[in-house]
Amino acid sequence: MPVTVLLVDDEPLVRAGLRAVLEAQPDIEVVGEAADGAAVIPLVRQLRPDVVAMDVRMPLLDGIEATRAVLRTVDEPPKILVVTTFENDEYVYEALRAGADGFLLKRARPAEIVHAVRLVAEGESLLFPASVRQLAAEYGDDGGNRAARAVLDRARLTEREAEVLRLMARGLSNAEIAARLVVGTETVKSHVSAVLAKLGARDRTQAVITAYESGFVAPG
Amino acid sequence: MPVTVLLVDDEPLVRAGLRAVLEAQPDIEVVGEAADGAAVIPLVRQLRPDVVAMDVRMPLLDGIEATRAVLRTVDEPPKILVVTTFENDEYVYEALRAGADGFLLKRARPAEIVHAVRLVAEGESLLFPASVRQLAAEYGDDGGNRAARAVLDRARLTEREAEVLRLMARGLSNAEIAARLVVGTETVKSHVSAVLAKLGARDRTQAVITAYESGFVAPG
DNA sequence: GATCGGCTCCCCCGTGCGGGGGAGGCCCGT
DNA sequence: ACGGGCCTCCCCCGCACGGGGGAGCCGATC
Repeated sequence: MPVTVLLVDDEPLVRAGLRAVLEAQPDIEVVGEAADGAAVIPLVRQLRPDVVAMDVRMPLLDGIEATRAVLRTVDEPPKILVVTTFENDEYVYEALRAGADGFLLKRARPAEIVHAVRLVAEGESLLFPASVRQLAAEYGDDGGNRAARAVLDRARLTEREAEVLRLMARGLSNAEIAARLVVGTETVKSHVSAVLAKLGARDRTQAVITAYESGFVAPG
Repeated sequence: MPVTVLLVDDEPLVRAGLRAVLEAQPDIEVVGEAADGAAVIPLVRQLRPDVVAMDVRMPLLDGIEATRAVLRTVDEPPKILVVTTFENDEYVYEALRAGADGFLLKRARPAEIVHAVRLVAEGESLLFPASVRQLAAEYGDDGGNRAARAVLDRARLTEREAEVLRLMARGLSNAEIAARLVVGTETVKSHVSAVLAKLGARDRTQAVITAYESGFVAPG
């Protein structure tokens, strides 16, 4: 059965764009739209979507409050994917603290948007810490590390994965990590892949960046 | 003509080991040995080696003082490669501040030792920041970041290389960096290789680690 | 007993990465 | 006028990396 998505954004253009991108996927179905946060709760109750793609800046009730409201009042709440143009990092951070499962940039490529929806639908946390920082820089926004911390707080790495990430952050290769942990390199690759997925990192470098940005490893 | 090396270490065993490793290379020649720092200056004057492999902990005159003395009193001084078992990070840091061109762990593999000698002989700075951290951790030594800072201070990156490193530290791939700087990917690869060589990093992840450890990029 | 998450290991596969060279153009200092 | 540093781009090449599957084992949980 397909992943059902509710779109919440005050701009019709954005909703149309998201709908076009998501409906192009056979396994994703957009089941409804809302133009402001206040309309979200009844729609969630009615449609019971798997994922809510939620804008942060909206009239009446913003994405953060709407996220809190949904999580507080709905049984088996949907996954919340915060959508942002990212003029304001603060909002994203707050939304994550409010319980959102991931965030997504409007500027992201279609494939990334689709990927993000699938990921949160599967119960994985969050996306794009390093690339958020990168895009934030383009906008002159200095943000990132607080979001990165939120990412890691919510990433729910297993003990082994955390251990692997720590070694990655010391510059060790997969083979070296394998030797250190006395396991096979294939095992390490599995853990590394899990870490990359959970952190939304494209490669080990981005994962290590997130580790530093979040304070997961101490710079000093 | 071969690279000439003067070995300075109070332990004959270490000298013998270094000699064996280095003389196995056709392009490297060990031209002399000294057992303490005090003997270094006259030997340098007499032998005019390209590189001095200098232990830090020695009787009479330690490696730091010996390094200062050589650089202060000899015209066209040799490159100084500080050799350490690294129980003490402080010494290495001081030696680098004193003007040493690189540091090297006794536990390093022969190939790394040879590589280090060749590098400093060619005028490149320094080696193994990330792996130093790694080995330091094995010894329960928490050191690393001060040495990393010294590495970067002395790495003398060109403007372009520094720019590339900053982008690497934001998680960008070579292709993305190329797009950002409006140059070819081959150009970026050249810069990245130069950065890796100067920082003594094996891969971009280690380079980014060094960037964070040294404060070259701000964690926050 | 069955189910689930975590850890382990395996396959195939594409490609980005990094090493090793070289080369031309540019500016700058001698 | 020449060399040297820097930036630019090119070649070949091997390999580690990362994606996408699958599978067995164990302990906890239901």
